Amino acid sequence: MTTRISLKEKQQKEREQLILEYAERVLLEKGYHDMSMDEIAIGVGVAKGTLYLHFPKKEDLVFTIVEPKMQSFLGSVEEAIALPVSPKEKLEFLLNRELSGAFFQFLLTSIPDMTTIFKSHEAEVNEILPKIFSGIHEMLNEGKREGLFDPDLPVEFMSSAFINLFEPHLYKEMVEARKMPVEVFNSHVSNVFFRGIMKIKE
Amino acid sequence: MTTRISLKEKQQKEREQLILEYAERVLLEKGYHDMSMDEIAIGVGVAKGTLYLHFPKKEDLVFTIVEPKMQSFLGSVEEAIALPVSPKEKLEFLLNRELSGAFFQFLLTSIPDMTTIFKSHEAEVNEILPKIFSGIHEMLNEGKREGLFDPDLPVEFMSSAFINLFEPHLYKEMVEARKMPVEVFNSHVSNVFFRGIMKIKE
Amino acid sequence: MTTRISLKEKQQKEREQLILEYAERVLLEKGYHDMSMDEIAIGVGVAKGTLYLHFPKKEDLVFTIVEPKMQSFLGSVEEAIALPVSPKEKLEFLLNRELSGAFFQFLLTSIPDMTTIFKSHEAEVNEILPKIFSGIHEMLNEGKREGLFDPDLPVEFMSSAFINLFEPHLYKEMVEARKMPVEVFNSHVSNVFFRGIMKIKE
Amino acid sequence: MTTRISLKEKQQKEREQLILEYAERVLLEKGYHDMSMDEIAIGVGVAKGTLYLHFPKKEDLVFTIVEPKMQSFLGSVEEAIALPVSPKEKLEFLLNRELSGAFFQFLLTSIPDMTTIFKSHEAEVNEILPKIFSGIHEMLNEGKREGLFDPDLPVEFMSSAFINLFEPHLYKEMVEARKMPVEVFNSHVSNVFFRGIMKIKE
DNA sequence: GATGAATGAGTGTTCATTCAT
DNA sequence: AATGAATGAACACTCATTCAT
Repeated sequence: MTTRISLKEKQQKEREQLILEYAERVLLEKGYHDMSMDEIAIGVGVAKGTLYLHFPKKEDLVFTIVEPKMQSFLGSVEEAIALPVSPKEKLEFLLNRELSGAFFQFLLTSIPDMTTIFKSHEAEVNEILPKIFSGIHEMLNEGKREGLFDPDLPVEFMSSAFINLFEPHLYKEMVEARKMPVEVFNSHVSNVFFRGIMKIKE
Repeated sequence: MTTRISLKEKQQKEREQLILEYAERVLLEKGYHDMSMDEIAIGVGVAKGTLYLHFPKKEDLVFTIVEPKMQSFLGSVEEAIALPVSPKEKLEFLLNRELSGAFFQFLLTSIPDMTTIFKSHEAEVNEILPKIFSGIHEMLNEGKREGLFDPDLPVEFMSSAFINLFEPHLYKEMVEARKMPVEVFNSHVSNVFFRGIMKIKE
Repeated sequence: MTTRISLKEKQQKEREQLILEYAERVLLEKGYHDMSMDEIAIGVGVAKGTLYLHFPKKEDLVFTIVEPKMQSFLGSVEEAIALPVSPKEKLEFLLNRELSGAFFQFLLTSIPDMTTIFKSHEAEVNEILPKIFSGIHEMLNEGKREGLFDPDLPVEFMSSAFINLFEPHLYKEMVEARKMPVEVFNSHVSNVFFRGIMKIKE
Repeated sequence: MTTRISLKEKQQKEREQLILEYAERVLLEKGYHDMSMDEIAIGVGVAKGTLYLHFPKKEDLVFTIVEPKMQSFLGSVEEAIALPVSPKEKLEFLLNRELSGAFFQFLLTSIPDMTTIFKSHEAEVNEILPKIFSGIHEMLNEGKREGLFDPDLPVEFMSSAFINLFEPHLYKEMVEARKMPVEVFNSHVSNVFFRGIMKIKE
């Protein structure tokens, strides 16, 4: 009995996963507006109603895709902060950890849309995003205080540059298409960033 | 007669300009999908049909807004290349010239949408964008050859970082909201970029 | 064995009763269209499928609620007719008996909906309603013959007025909200009706 | 030019009228929920979008049908009050005037639905309906004061009986199907009502 | 028998596009 | 050329009904 139930539940979870995976792909390809619920339903091979069984609104489906990415990013930020290493190494850790899951950039570049889309999830979004930024700023300021980072460069410039490193197109091109090893990719990205914000030693 | 025609033509051009200006504003505010042709028509004060006299498709209207931005960016790239200065100065010139007209970034951040939108203008887009990138790569490679830029950093990383500097959110926040002087803004951006890709002097 | 079966049957009946009671409440509150099968299932605490075990269609569930009300009304009509009293007293008996169980009026006021809803139960409806009316007409005609009721007033006017007395809003307002005693309510209603159709004595 | 415009406008008005007429018929036949916008569009012979050109919401279409009936009824109430005749004659005037436009009853019997439907028109509804009732009550109370109407019968019973006289089924049956002259119909209805609420002369 | 996940036809509504005037 | 009423395909979403377990 328990088995049967957990089987059903497993199938349900799997189906939900299928929907989410397909929807994520379409979302990245076409963007929020051009992703239709019909398309997802057909693509996954379920009825439209089934989609709505799992996700009451299109918004909710998309938010379910996007929210864990934000959470995971925030988690990494917090892990990084807690690391007993230098601010630079913290940020490097964060870069290495999150660069491949580059979906996060999608979020940030799509923020104009996202705010409209996530009206109903405003609270959650406004809970997570500021934490991410203040976490990054914390590390950057720590680095400034320690004389590692350029004290004249506002942290906003630094964090903006940092966030913009999570650019999925470059990742796709270099790692996926041109088969550049991830470590090499990461070290290049890291170099671009740190040599930029490092205080120049005289 | 010629005069009357050219008068009419002038009026037409003016009207077209009015449409484009209004549409650009709405486009930036609301994004492609939430900008409706009705809204433009009402806002400009013409009939919806008139819009379609000038632009056969919504896509075309938007492309007409976006295309000159790309062209102008390409023009700046070519100007920069032709400048009798160092590659670094060429890129600085390009940054200063285009950073404020940050519309170009709109394109890039909206790429998820844009690719779907500009299916019918694929040819033109594929005409301009590669030229832009190869122009930038040309300057970067020149800098590499001259020993100015890190020879180990693929130009794609450099250009990606460069392009991502055209981030309108930061500009809005710092220059428009916090009243940072444009020159200061530009120098920060420039610093972030160049100290990053510059070869470290031993 | 018989016992167990009848136990099961009893449980089934009870469950059916539960469904009907809950559905009737919702039906009266929200009307046919805004009463959803989901809501009923959740409210009663059974699975949606179970509803369909008892009632193959939503229509059938509703008809099962409504039909006994019609039958009971018809029963009262027949009882009234059989009473060894004057036609007026027969109708008074009917009024007093059915006024409070004013559900019958629901039927009549919802006729716009009902006719569409009960397409599949047309036969049964057309079995009962005409009997009700002809019963009432019988009493009215009897009264006419006996010189009690206005001979010039077609019975259709009389029965229409009679039926329209079963108006649940007034009942709710006066008895439920303003705590008017039911007997007083009934006597007012009765007065309105009879003084209207009574032959004026010269 | 003026002619052409007024021609267009006339056509528009005519089309709107066509929509309203068709919709009213369907509304009466099927009720609010079973009247679909598709059906109306097809029935009238226009595209669905055209419906929405005239009426932004289904609610609005229905309200446009219903509102003038309420207004006209209210108008008649006010006219009746202003008449320099006895309260009885005022009410008779009202009956004669409005009985044929029996759509008003639809309103009242459908009030359960209507309140939900007309959320967005609540203000207007709550503007008109209470005025209608207080107008009728005014006449009834006047009659009571003058010793014409039963002082023991609450006006609510009287007005409820009055309103319920506007029963379209009886009208259809007698006047439309059985070709009873309207005047005869009206006088019967009037009799049913007044002999009922008249104070019995001792 | 009981379940509730799955279904899919149907709904109201939007909006880019067309075309008679 | 300019208009804006008309179009209809497309969309997100609902819900009575079914059926595998």
